[in-house]
Parts: sequence; C-alpha cells; structure tokens
Amino acid sequence: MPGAVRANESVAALLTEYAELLALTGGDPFRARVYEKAARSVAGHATDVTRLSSAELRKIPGVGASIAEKIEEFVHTGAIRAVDELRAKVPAGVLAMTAIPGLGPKTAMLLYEKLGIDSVDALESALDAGALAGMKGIGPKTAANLRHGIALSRAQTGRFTVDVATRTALDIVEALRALPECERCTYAGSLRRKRDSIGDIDILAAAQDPRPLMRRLVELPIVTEVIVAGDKKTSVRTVSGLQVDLRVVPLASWGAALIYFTGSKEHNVRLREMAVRRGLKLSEYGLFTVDTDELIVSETEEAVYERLGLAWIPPTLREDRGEIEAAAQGTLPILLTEQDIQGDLHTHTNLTDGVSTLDEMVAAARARGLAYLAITDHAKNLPMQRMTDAKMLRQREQIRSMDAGDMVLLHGTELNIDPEGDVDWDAEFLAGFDVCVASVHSHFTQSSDDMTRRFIRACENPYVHIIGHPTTRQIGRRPAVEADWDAVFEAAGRTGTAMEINAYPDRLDLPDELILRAKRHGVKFALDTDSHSTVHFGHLPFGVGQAQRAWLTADDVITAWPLPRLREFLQAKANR
DNA sequence: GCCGTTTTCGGCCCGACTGTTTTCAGTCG
Repeated sequence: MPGAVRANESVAALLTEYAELLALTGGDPFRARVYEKAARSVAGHATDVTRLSSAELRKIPGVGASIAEKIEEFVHTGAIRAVDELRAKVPAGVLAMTAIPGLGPKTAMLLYEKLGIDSVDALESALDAGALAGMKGIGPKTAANLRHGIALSRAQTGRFTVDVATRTALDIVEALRALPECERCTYAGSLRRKRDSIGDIDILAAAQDPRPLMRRLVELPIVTEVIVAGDKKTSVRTVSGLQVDLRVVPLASWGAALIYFTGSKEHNVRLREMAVRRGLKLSEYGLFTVDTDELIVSETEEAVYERLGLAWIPPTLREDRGEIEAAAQGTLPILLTEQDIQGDLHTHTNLTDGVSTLDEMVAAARARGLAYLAITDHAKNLPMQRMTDAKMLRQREQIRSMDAGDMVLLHGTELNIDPEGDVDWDAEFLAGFDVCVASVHSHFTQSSDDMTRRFIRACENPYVHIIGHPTTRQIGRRPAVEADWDAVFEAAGRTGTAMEINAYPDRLDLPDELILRAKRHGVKFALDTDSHSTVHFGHLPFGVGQAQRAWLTADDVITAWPLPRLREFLQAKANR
C-alpha cells in the first residue's frame, strides 16, 4: 500500500504534467485548466484514490468520467496512456524551458517547432549564435530577457526561509509607511498566509498618487534590479535575490485588493467563481455587478466575504482546502494563536549545542510569560555533544533546585532514534526525565520501509513522548526523509505520542500537509521552538503559522494545554 | 473536460505589464 508517496500525489503529478503538455500542444485552454484543478483536488483528497470506486472518484471536485477513467487506468497499470502519448510529442526539455521566467508554453513551442530548440542548453546556444533574430514576436529585448531568465533560473537557490522574508518585508513596509502619500501599507501573499517558505514578497499599499511609493521602492539600497515599473505595479529584486512586488490601489479598494494579493490563487479563483454565480464580478478593485458594473463592496475583507455569503477567512486557511465550504457553513475552526501557547518542551542550553546558559534560557522563557519550560539537551549518543550520564544528572539537580517563580521547570532530553528505532538510555534512566523528545539525527537515507519501522518503534517506547522535527528536512538544504507517514502517524495516535511542530524557520517540521494527515489519525502536536539561544524563542510565530495552516485548535496542541493536562498526557503514555 | 439555487449546453477568473503586433499576444500572479 501507499509508501512515502501516496498514489494521490503520483496521480496529481501526472495530471499536472498532462495539463502542462496540453498547454504546450495548444488546443482548448480550458481543458488544461480542468486537469490542473483536478490535480490539486486529488492531491488534497483525504482518501487514497486506489481505494475509491469509479463513482467515488467522480465525487472529487473537478473529476468527471474522463479523469476518473484515467485515475483508474493509473491504479491498474501504473501509467496513463494519454500522458505517455503527449510526452512522445514534446521533448521533456521543452517543458523544462517553461521554467525560465518570461518563457511560457507558446514561446517554448514556437522555438521548438521553428528552430528545433528542445532544451534550456539548446536555447542558450541558439541565443549565443543569434539564431533567434528575425523570429516573429521575438525582438532584441525579448532575446536579452530570455538570456537573463536562463541565468536567473540557473542561479535559483530555491525559496527563502520565512525569517529572512519577514525581515525584508517589514523593512520595506516601514520605508513606504514613512511617506506622507502612503495611506496604508502591509505585506500580503504567501508571507501573510504563513507558508513554510517564501518565493517572493507581495506588498500592498493604498495611495492617491502611487508614484512616490514606486520611486521609493526602486531607490531602496537593498534593491539591485527593477523588473517591471508601472503606475500600479512595480517589481524589483533585492541583493539576496528575493523578488518584491509592490501594488498600489485606491484606499477604497483596500479590502478587495488585500484578498486578491493575499491569495492563494486557488482560493481567489473559488471566490471569483462564487461571485460569477451571483451575477457579480470580483477583482482587486472590488465586487461589482456584471450588468451595470456597479461597485458593491471593496473597503474591507470582511465586507467582501460577507457579500459572498462567507465568514471572514483567516489568511492561513486560504488554500482552497475546504475553508470556503466551512466559511459558508459557519464551521471555520477557532485557530490556535500565539497567546494560547503555555509552554515549550524542546530547548537546549550550552551544556550541549545551545549558546545560552540554563539561567539565561529560564529567564528568557519567564520574560515571555511561559507557564512551563522543558530543558531538553542532547542525549549521549550524539558524540559531538559530549553528553554523559553524570552531566545529565547534575543538570537535573540544578533544575530541581532552581527558583523559576511562577514558571514550572521540567527536565527532559532530546534522544537520538538509532537506525533500529532504539534510543540512548535504558528504561531506568529514561524514567528519571519529566519529558523525552526523540529525533532522527543520523542515517537519513534509510529506505522508506526501514525508516517507517524506525519511527514506529520509537513511538512504541513508553518513555518517548514527542517525535522531534519528524521529517528532519532543512528548508533549501536537506530533503525530508522518506517514510510511510500514514503508518507512522497511526502508531503515534495509537501510542499517545505527540508529533512535534518545530518552529525553527529552517525546519518548520512537521510541514502543514503532514500535520493535516497526522490529525486524521488522532495525533496531538507539540509546538516547540527548539531554541538553542534565548532569541530563538522568537521563532514561535512561525510554528503557530504552520499549525494554523493545518487548521489546528488549542485542543490539538499539548503545549497549549495547562500543565496538569499536559502531565496527564505524559503520564498516560508510561501507563499504556 | 467539467458542471448546474439561471444552465445537461455553453460557458469556464481577472487584470497588469512588456514588447513588438499599429491593436494585441504572451506571460505572470
């Protein structure tokens, strides 16, 4: 059955590829869109498509008779003939060319058909040889842009972590707000939706005369390149390679514009479809009647949602993952907030690889108003940390004798899950800790089956309360390990083991999609900062963002519980 | 190819910017 990659994701990838191939080969553009929509909906579908009947498949939004048939074909044969046939018509390199900024399906296909250009490398050679001169629709400017686009796509190091993006966005917002012409300014886009990584920054501002704001943006010292410059929209690139889009609208359009620029694209498409069904038209300038073009609402997000029959939807939910239906029915969840967080169960001191002392960490946690704090330095099997039994016991005594005021101090450790799923100490020693986090710190490349068994064995250990940063991914540097996550989460739910939501911006682990899947298995979550310094407690909002994106409430998160309830949860595990 | 609180057929989200096409196509978000 489903391994690391669910059949749903394989099907979604094939449907997406089919949509891209359809766009390349021309024909009905609406067909391509239907396949894209079906791909998203299959990827987000809770039930494995291999277990669904034809009738059940057709109940997935966007899946009709034809796509259901293709999914069934995939389930039975592992492939879809229609996809294979289109693949045979268009070299993979032509599809890859559309990843170059500014080069879409039409141009890619034109270059392939007229000049036989079938890869990014071939395009570069053709540009060098001047072979594009005289091509219809491609002048000297376009050729130069393509050359630039190739360089950009090669230099692309991926997406940016949320801490870097947040800092950049706040600096720009502050600079624009300082202008007297600026009536309002904020960031929107994926940063407002609190995605786990950020591709570019969207800034929205309101002003009667946008020109001073546009000028200010392009003149900022961090700006190295102006990509587009208009009266309503300006795009620039910063020294770090981050693209920043600034849109300026009249203040009266603020609400509609903020919805539009917050996205996601899929969420906005759904809203516009709802508007159309009501004889209305939604754009960034407001909600209008179609026939008379009369403005109905635009000033606030709430007013626009309300006129569409919806409750206001928190930005972290705007991914077309069921939030629109919930808003229509009044069943949106009361999301976890930063204020709900009572404690932190994963922190380090300079006894291992932290940089702050125990005293400093305790003082910082108290200053943040935490009700409880667990110190969880690394266990002995991570040799570079030089941990010993004696050091650990000495730290425990130190913690037991400390006065932390109203805050309760817990003594814990971050255990290492070895390749077989065992941890650093025996039951007797483990029993002395108040709380144990257990994490994978080595052997990241085990097979999915081995890794799955490893995690399940760790969950079945009565002294392991929390699985730390489960996928071990490091955003932009190291991929997630492979495992059958549904099997792991089933074990976590069954044994009362919490899964961590690690708030460290390079990790954000579990990621939101996996949190959603884990919740279906009845799993509870430990939202921790994994602080290695007093300043890292400030990473909490990034973790809260992931929890919100996964629809979590305070009841789902054990670090949002008061200490007595948390202690019951920890105790229940040992008593199983 | 999908879909229906107008519809089982005729629609399908909307607008900005660029470059080159003298009126708009392509790309992007």
